[in-house]
Amino acid sequence: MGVSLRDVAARAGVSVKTVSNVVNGSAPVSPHTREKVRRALAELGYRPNLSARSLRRGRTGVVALVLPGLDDPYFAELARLVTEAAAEHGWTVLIDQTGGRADRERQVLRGAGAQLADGLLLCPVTVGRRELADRTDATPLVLLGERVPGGTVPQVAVDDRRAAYEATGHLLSLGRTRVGVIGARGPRGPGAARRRLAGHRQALRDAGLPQDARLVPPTGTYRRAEGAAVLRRLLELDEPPQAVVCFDDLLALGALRAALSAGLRVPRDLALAGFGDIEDGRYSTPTLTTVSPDKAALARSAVALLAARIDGAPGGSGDSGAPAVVAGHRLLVRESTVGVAAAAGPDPVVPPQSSGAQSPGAQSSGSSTGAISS
Amino acid sequence: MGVSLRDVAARAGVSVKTVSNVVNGSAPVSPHTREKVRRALAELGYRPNLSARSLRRGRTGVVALVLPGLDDPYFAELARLVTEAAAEHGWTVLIDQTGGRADRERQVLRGAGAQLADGLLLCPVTVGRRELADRTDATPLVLLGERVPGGTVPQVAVDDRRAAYEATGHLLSLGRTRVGVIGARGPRGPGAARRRLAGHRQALRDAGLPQDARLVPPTGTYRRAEGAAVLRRLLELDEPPQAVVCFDDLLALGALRAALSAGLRVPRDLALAGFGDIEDGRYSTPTLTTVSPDKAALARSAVALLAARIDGAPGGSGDSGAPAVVAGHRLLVRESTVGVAAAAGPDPVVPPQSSGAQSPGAQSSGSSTGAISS
DNA sequence: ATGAAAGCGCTAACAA
DNA sequence: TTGTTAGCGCTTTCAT
Repeated sequence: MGVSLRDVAARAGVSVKTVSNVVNGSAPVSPHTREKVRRALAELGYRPNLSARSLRRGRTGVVALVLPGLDDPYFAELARLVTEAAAEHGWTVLIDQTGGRADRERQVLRGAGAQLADGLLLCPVTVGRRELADRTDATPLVLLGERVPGGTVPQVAVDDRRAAYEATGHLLSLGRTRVGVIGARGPRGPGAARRRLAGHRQALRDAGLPQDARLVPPTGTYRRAEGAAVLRRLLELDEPPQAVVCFDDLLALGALRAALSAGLRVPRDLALAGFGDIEDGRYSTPTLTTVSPDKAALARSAVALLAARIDGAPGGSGDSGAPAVVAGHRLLVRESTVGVAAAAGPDPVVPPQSSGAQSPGAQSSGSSTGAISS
Repeated sequence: MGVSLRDVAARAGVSVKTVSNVVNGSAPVSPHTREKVRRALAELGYRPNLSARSLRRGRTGVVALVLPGLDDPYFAELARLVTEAAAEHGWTVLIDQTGGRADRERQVLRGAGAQLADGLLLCPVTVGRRELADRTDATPLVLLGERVPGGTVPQVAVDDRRAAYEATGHLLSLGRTRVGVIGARGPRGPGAARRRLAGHRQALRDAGLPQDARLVPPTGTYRRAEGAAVLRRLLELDEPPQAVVCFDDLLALGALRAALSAGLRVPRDLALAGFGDIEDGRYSTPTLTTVSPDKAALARSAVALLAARIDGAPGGSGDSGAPAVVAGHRLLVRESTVGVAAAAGPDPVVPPQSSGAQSPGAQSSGSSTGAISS
């Protein structure tokens, strides 16, 4: 094996404990001794054995981030932000890709496999209230991007209902009365799609418009191909929609491609809005109007909640159940709904932040730091 | 803590060793005893403590994949494929994002931080021959996507030079004589960009065309914004290029957006080709002509090489140095170079595989399983 | 086929 | 301030 504390201790002529103290700063060491130890450490190229340390401390310093897949840029970005936030707590993040499969998600909840993580951050696609209640594994868990009522599990998410309400409201404000939906009943949390749909319907009701089930076709996975396929189906209706709100940017980008291929002009013939604010949508032609969740806040809050749980602290608001953080979001109005003139500043390729601020139609809601409620 | 082998042994009325044998199948156990142990295991909900196991075995079962960032869809996809390939070896993959920073990459080579991984898969952006030679850490290492001559480190990559030769050759075959390059001197391995540039130049030479340094502006990071910025610079030339080959799909997609924003028609006024075959390029408008590396082969080969290294096997071809695998690639000809008619089949949104096969101009080279040479 | 005991490298408790 | 010792949970000799 490698160099152990004993080897270093022997070399420096001190005890193992002293070397450990130097390495961890766990107890004061005299300058002279410390220098000796430092030298021995360097000469032998000592590196702590994580397994031994973890075994002793009862903690691995690793947290697992469980998500559908990194192929979705939304989750890739989230993964980066979570990793950064976790690093500030001294944690390493292990990414576990479920592919959106229910059995894999349940496996994770059961704590299947071995015990490598001190805590779990789960972006659920299939599991809901029941599975969470049945959970026996004691590993601290935080839900990311999903809300499960009952206050049993700490969770962080945006206000999906309100966000969808704003997105549909924006499309209605453009004078489009037939607004389709792509992504209903899809993944990204059993509840998220449902809440977005509720927000969409509320917007129609508030505008005094009728609901048309044909405009809300069921959608499977949140991938570009699916968005394209569902849009083509919508275009075959007797009265096709004048606008479509997609519950995910990938769906929207797939739909955009299908619309353009069908010879439609976007937004003139069809306005399109998405969810997620992935970078692709800032460079597509036309650029994509989208709901931009405060991903940094999502990541930070999720890690903070998990930290509280792991450290055994109450976790936020007393002991009245698990805390639920609502991260902020903004509607970024871009070319796919208002055309090129309104969305672009001097530079046609607009950075993410300035786009929403410059656009007259931009609405924002929620706070970027996240509001806590339990 | 949790349930240990001792607890299970006590419950089942057997020794610790016997339980261990049942869990690992490391020695034959009588059917009767096994059943008893099985029951105790289930009743107590035993889960092996990875730290203890690792400490004892001297292996963690974790390999680290070090890459610039998951924000790049190319690396996100590679990460997924590597994770899948590693799972077949019973390994868990830890993803380490360097942000393309040199210090972070060097840190990884030094084995800084603690020793959590049995092996390292590195997609280098900055480190080259020297840093690899100076390396003292004994953790097995495999380079992914980069070639470093000298045969000291096992490596897997595509034939970048040839791929670039084909890409430029394709543009030349369309009658474009002024071909720009975006991505020269950029990251993604100090050598990869250089080799691609060499291939590009070779294609020009073989066509009897002059080199023009102004058509090869220096490029920093491989991001969309950079591609857009560099393309705008190219358009300001007295004689702007009629075609541009980008050494990364993100650069190409940024360039595409900038070209369209500038009022150019693509490919009529400007033909564009990329590298990497990320999904975005299959749904952009126009779809993106690109070099498609056999990513699955890259991932599989890299993991296999690492496995060989970790298991102490020679690693491939005798003991004449470290093996170097060349993964295959194909040039996928799409709308951004040949227009809409030639690239599309009956369905305007073409799946990744059929696109290249259907297109008359598609060329392929290399094998998908990868050729080994040392 | 099963059991007893040693020890992987580290840290926490106690002693000096 | 520094040293000694025990033990985290597991696998692995060596016995039986």
